[in-house]
Amino acid sequence: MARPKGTGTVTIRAVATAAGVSPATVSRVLAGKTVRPGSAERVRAVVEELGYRPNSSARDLAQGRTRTIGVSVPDLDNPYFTGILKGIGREAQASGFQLLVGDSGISSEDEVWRAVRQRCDGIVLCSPYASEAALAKAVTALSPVVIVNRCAPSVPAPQIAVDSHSAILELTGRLMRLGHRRLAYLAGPERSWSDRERRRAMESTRHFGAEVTTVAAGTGVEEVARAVDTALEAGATALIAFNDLIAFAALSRLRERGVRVPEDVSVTGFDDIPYARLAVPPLTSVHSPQVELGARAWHILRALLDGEQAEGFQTIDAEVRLRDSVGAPGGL
Amino acid sequence: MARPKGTGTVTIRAVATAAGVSPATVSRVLAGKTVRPGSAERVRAVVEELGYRPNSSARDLAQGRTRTIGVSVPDLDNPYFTGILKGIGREAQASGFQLLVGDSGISSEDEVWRAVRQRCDGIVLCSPYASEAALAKAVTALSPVVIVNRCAPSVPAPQIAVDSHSAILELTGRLMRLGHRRLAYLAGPERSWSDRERRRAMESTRHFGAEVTTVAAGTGVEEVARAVDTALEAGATALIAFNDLIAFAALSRLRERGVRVPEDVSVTGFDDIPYARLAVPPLTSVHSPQVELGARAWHILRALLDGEQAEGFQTIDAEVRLRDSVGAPGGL
DNA sequence: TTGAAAGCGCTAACAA
DNA sequence: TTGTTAGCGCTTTCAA
Repeated sequence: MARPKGTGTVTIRAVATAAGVSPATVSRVLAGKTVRPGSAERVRAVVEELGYRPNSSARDLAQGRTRTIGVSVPDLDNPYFTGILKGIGREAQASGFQLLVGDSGISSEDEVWRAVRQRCDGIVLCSPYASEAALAKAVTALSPVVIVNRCAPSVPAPQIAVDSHSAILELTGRLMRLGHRRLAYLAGPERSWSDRERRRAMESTRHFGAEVTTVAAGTGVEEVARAVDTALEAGATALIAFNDLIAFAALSRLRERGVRVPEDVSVTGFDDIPYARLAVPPLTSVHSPQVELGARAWHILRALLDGEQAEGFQTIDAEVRLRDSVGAPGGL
Repeated sequence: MARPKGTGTVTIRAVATAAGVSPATVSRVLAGKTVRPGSAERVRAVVEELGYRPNSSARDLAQGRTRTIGVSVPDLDNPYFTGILKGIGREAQASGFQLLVGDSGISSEDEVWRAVRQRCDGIVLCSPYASEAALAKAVTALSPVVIVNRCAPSVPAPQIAVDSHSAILELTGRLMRLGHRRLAYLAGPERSWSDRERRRAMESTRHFGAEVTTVAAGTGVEEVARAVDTALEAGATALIAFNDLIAFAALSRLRERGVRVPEDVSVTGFDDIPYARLAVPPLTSVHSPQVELGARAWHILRALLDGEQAEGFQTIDAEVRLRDSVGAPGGL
């Protein structure tokens, strides 16, 4: 005798009685299994009439699964993560799964993971800031789990991320073919895996004769302004920003200082948000397929749920979108 | 004998046995009720040791509630809606509730509503495009429900929305005090309640001597360009865009045509997305408190869940953020 | 303070 | 094809 028992709750039993069949038959009708056509009709009519709404907790309990998957993101209001969410949601909904989301920017990440995982069959972790150790520790208790947007070799779970390393190399390669030698990287949040990847790629350009200055620019417009100033002092002719937001702030600072883009300095972003092409000048950026990333993550998780093995690290290609914020140095 | 019964499932019964107490006692420990300190410790130790994870379906079934709320949005990748999501999530998580989200842009809206509602205690509907009739029809079956971002008087559910009407009046009032008389409204999706509100507000400015041209601009960059052209032909000196994205596209078109902002034409947006202040020139916009809106929606829903009455329509104020994209007509 | 026991609403094996 | 029945794992009353 557990629950306050809303007197009005219409159960499968009530439907059965009203339709003159057993609960099992109602369950079969609802599950689309074959029953005598007559009963099926009657059951459906009664369901409609009584406004019967199946209780998912009961169903989940009986079936031992929830048909729900969880996603944990660091910030529900960041377009980067919601793109991923969109992709996961699209595929999951299409397969009849529901989406439970947790914003790990609000409570402790570990708690969010546990809470979310509790009510679903598996979870996608989008966790660029967590330490690899923390991730490794948590993952077994959360399994099945897919990790998105970072590569953490010591973590026993399939992982998928955008290949920002290659994208940066492509971008800087183009800049250097245009004649740029002094590059500055306007870095993002330093705890982020993506930032580390991009930073590493920037370092590699030294092998091809580039001089690279890396300046922190991850904490807001003011820091970006300072970073731009530092980069200019170092003689940089091309600013490679961690993401589009930083690039926008950089454009804004350059304008303030009367530095022309791209004649004096070239600027690039990353993510290719919708506003990138509307910037002044239109911003060269790397189109990062978040939605696709989310979709792929779902399919990996789905495979896991179906008992298939899945491991290792996959990448997904990003595409450089060249626009007017990039030109030859010295306006040549 | 329902389920495949994962042989390894650690149940509350297993914990009880291992700790030498009854399942009831374990349940009490987990619920934070008073038990003998000794047992409590032992139970907690065993929970840890066995890696016990409570089964929420079972708990939900026994308690007749899920501690989960649903949210349906038209597009998971639209910052406007994710802002609302963020607000709901923040408050819900703080109260120990989970967030189940449905993207109604993917499957049929009605199906998404039902599916989401099925696994939670109540739902927030963000549904600017649904007809009021469809909303009214669905709402009783979904109750408790809160409707966000529109006012639908015939729908028996509490509603909360941003007061865009007043915001537009404030905005146009300022423009007119600067000397503008010919205004053009670059309209958004015409099925959207917000757009209708803003359109209506624009109409009202006629009472104060404005001439208003309304042009559709809701379907992409090309349409915005055409809308801008139309507005200029009509002699408009101020373009009031439905949202920032349209405003950006308008700025871009004006630049193409060599029209100076704000000397020749003033431009305003709506929503005040982060990039608004980074635009060239910085975009005057209306700061629309989505997160706050979401938070308020949660509190209304929470009240409903607690059995309190809640009805009617509330609004939340938006704030005009004046920036350089607005000036006196003719550059005076 | 504790345990036994009775469900919560549903599904699925089994027998008819 | 159908109904009976036994759970799924948890909570909570009730009696001890």
